[in-house]
Amino acid sequence: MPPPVQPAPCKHSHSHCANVDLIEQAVERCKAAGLRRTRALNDVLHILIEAGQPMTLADVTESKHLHSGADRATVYRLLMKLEERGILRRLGLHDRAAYYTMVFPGHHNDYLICTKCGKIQRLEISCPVEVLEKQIAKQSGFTGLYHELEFFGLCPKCS
Amino acid sequence: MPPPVQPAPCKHSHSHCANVDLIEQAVERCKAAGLRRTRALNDVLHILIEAGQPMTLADVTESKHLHSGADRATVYRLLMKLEERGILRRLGLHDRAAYYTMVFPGHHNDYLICTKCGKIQRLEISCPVEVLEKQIAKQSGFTGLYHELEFFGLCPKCS
DNA sequence: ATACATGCAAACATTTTGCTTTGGC
DNA sequence: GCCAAAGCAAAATGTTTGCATGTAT
Repeated sequence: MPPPVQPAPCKHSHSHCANVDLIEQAVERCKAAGLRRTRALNDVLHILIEAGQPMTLADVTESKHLHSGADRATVYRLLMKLEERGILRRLGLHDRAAYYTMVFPGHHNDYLICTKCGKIQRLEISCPVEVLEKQIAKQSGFTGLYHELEFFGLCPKCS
Repeated sequence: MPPPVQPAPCKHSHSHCANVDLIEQAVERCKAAGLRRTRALNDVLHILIEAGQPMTLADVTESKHLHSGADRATVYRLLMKLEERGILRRLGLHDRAAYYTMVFPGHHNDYLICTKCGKIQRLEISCPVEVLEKQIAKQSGFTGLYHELEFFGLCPKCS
């Protein structure tokens, strides 16, 4: 029963969109990673960035901003490639479907999620886990460490 | 490719198992919640508690400790009921399958997960998020708040 | 005796792949 | 022109449900 993610304010993939800078940065990283500049890739980046929220494969595929009309399999493969290249990250947010969200160096997001209606809210907090993370990296020998922190509960409406 | 979760040391659902106290406590809570004391329920509790780790539906169903030989659907329904009653919790650990883990009042676990081989390791840390949680509960109006904290990266073998 | 629990089989939802065609470089 | 990307359709995986039967209380 999770509600559809809010559509992004962006309408035409042009400079009057919000987050132009972020989009440019992402496109740049894709190019550097050897991806071809296709319409579908462009759309997916736009959609995820403008949404500013984790989205499922279905969310992206059905977004009205997917002007290329790219196929589910195409979007899926794009998401995979972007994940492999560290441009986005897959999150396990309890829904049956996987969620994807953009990764920008130096940025980190935590979420507050209603276990009943599935609403996902980004938290504006300074996460106290960073320190811990370095410590764990050292002790465990894991590399490329990052973390996910989610709070679950019933939102006011569902309470 | 996540490896099968390690089987528990418990062999016969009796007092020489480790964690007898925890099992008793869980059984008690189930009874209080109005669940019938069936063989399948008993097995599921044992398996999850002795494993001391999150397990998938398949892990539980295929466990050699599922002496009752209960069906996938049965185990599934048990897990649902236990979740609804707060006796266990479903975790989103990035695998396609959902993970389930026992909940004991006053206990909290964080995990370290290899994004390549899927190995799940419980962390023995004092989680710095508790304070934050109370703060968020107050600000957001959410009730029944709890959190999940996971660290992801490549384990030494996969690095 | 009654209501809840189980088993089996089938329906679903979502992800993932194979193969041919298209299009970026 | 060559190889990556896209499109279409089907397979794979994991979850969930319907219904007849068994069993705890």
